[in-house]
Amino acid sequence: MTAIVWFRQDLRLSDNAALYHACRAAGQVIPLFIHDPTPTTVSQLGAASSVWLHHSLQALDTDLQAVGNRLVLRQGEALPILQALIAATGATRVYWNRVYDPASLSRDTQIKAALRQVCEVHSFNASLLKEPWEVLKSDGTPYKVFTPYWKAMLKSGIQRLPLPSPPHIPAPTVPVASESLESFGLLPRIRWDTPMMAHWQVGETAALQRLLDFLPDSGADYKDARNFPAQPATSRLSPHLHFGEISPQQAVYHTEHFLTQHPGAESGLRHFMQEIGWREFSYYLLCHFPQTIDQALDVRFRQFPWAENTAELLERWKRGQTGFPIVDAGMRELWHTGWMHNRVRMIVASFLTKNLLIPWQAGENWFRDTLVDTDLASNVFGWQWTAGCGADAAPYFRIFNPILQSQKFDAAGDYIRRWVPELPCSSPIVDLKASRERALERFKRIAGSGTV
DNA sequence: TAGCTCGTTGGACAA
DNA sequence: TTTGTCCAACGAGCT
Repeated sequence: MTAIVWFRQDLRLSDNAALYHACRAAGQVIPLFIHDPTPTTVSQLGAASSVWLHHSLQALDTDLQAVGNRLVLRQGEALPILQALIAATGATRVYWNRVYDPASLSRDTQIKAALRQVCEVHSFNASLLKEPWEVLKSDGTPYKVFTPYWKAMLKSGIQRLPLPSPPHIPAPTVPVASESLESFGLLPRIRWDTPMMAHWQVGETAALQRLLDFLPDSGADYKDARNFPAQPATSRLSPHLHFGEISPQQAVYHTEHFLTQHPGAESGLRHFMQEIGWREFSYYLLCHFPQTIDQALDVRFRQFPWAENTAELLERWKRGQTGFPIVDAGMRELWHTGWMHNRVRMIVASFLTKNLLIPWQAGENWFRDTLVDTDLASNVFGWQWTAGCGADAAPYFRIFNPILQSQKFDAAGDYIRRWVPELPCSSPIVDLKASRERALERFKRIAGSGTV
C-alpha cells in the first residue's frame, strides 16, 4: 500500500503525526511538497520567508535521504496535483497535518471532500498544543483574554510525549518525478539573502539544537533578560516554529524535561512556555474570529481616522530613517536579519500606528514581507494588540515613548550602535509630544461609538 | 445573581 | 530622583 504524505508547515520528521501514521500504515511512502504560487491576499509568502522555505525544503530532503527517501516537489494548485499523483502512483491514502489559517482550512476541507471520492484521507494536528475549539469558556464561547485562556490550557494539560522520528521511510518502488527546488523561484534574483541567512541555521536539526542551547544558556534569566534587545536572551525559535521544523509540543516537552534537572529555571521557563502560549492564542483567535486577518476585531477601529498622505513617512519607517534611534535600529535589524527583537517590534509598531497614525495593516504587510518568521496569526494578532484594536488590546493611552524605551531597555546603547552606527542619526520625522496628543485625541473620538 | 478584582509588555504628571 | 495616581471600560472569572 502506498501513502502520500503532504508536507506543508510541518517540515520535520520527528513528532510529525501525519508522517508517523503513514509509515505505520503503508509499505511505501511518497513525501510531497506543493508550492502554490497563486497570489492570494492572505497566504502570500513574503520574500524573506520564501528564502527560509527554500532552505528548509532542502534540509527536509537531506533528512529524508538519510532514512531512505526523497522529497517530491510539485508546483501549482494542490488538488489537481494530488489527484494526478494518486492516479499515477496508485496511492490509496493521503496524510497531512492541518494548517490553521482560515484560507488553508477551507481549502483543505474542499480537497479532503474531493479526494475522499478516490482514496482515504487522514489529517492531524501537529502545530498546536490543542485544537482551537477544544478550549472554551463555560458558556461555550471563546476566550478573548490571554490569562484565563492560558490558565484553562494549563489546567487541561498541554504536555504529551512527542512522536518519534521514523527510523526508515520506505520509498516507492517506482521513483516519482520531482520538480527542482530552484524552479520554485524562492530565492531572489539579486542575492540579498546571503548576508541575512548568515544569521540562521535552517532545518529540523538546527531547530532542536537552538532549543537545547537556549534552555541552559538563557532559560533561568529569560523572564527579565528577554526585554533587552542587545542580549541574546530570546529563543529565536519563531521561524523554526512557523515552518514546523520543531513543534510546540517538542518545545514544551524539552522545557519540562530540562526543568526536572534545573528547577532554578522554573520562573524563567514558565514565561518561555507562556510565549508558546501567546503563539497558540493568536491561532486560537484567528480560528474563532477569521475576519480579523485584515479587519480590526474592535469594530470601532474600522472607521478610525488615520492620518493622510503618509507615503513618505511610511517609507522612512521601513528604511529605518525616522530619526528615533531605537526605531531605526529595529527596522534595520529586520532588514538585515529577517528578524526583530520582540520588545523592539512593539516599539516600532506603536510608533507607526500611534505617532505616525498609519494603519496597522501597512506595518503588518511590511513585517509579512521582511520577517523570516512571518506567521499570519501571530503577525496580525501582534499588530492589533499594539494598535489597541484587537483582543486583550493595549489601552489606547498606552503609547510607547521610543526615547524612554531605549533608556530603560538599551541604556548602554549597545543595540542601537549595532544597527545605527552613524549616530546621531537624521532629525526626527515627528514631534513625540504633539503626535502623542494627536493620537490620544483621535482615540477619544472613536471611544464609546459601540464595541464588538 | 450581584459585586468585585484583574488584565504581558506604558507614560505623564504631581507630590 | 523616586513614587503614586491616573489615563477607559469591559469581559473573565471568582466569591
